Amino acid sequence: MVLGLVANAGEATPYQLKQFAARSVGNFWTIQHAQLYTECERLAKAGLLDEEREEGGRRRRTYALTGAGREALDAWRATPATELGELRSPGLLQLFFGAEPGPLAAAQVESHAAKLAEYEELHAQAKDWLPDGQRLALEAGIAHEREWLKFWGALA
Amino acid sequence: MVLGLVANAGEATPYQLKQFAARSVGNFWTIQHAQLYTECERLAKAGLLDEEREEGGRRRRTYALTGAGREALDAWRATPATELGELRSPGLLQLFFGAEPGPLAAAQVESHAAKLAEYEELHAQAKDWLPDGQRLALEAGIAHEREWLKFWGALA
DNA sequence: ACCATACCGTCTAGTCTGGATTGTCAAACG
DNA sequence: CGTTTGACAATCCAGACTAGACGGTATGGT
Repeated sequence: MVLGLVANAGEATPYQLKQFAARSVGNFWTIQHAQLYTECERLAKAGLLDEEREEGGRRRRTYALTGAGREALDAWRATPATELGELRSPGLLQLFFGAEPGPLAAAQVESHAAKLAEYEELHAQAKDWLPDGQRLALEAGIAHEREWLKFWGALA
Repeated sequence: MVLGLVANAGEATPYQLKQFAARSVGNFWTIQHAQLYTECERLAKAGLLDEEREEGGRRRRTYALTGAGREALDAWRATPATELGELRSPGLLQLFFGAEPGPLAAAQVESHAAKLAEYEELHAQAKDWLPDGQRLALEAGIAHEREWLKFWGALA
């Protein structure tokens, strides 16, 4: 994930990666922001990222892919994942354990509707210039929010 | 989640909880098996579970809800979750970062089809005697596997 | 000059993860 | 009958991760 983020940015500080990730890939693959700092360090130590550090002030570290980093990323991309995603849904958990469906569904509908609106707005703005993969991932997100909305809507 | 599991079982050892969880609620809320042992202990210490330990042999610990445990569970059930689920999907991650859609989609279709078949078989067998919440959660799982299949299918 | 606010990185305690390890038991086998 | 085997069950450990607090740094406005 981190290699992908850096590749996508060209070069970036962990903080910038965090900002970008939070709005995009974070919707289906999250890590803690603190993790980005240690992970970049680790990848730099492993020779996959190149690290440049400011001397004064905030002493930001800026990272870019090395040749080895690009190779590792390409290798990863070329090995299609067979694993299914993991879902972690508090709402479904409550439903499973016998919560009253009505109020739960109402709460979930609201949340999912908000998320869907967010995705749709982003899609409307960005669909023409987003790289294919990113656009497709966003469209997957939209389709799934719609599906959740349908599911919870039927229960409300 | 653990309170729910214990309530559902009436009384059970962590090992039994693990077995049940792996086949059911584990599909949308997972924890490590080792975690069940520590969590049950913690809940017992907090007065929410009652612990009974075998003297000889495997020294199994059997847990059951206490009054306070049932109250805590009821309170949790009565507070509808507004949080959205979190998804963690390696396939989408690769797609996002520019992997070739074709082969990736093919791999994902296969995995999702298998999962869907598993869910559908379970549904066919159990739909008549499963508690409502559990059946609904299973139906949500089925709907979502179908949706994923549609998504990746269109890309393959 | 000063303040408010946003930016950015680091730290810590506690929790969780993955997997190995140790031990228990019942049934099958010679 | 003693032994072996494989499933059952609990525990342990090092390392990774989490949540969020904290402490500095920059910037624009007064």
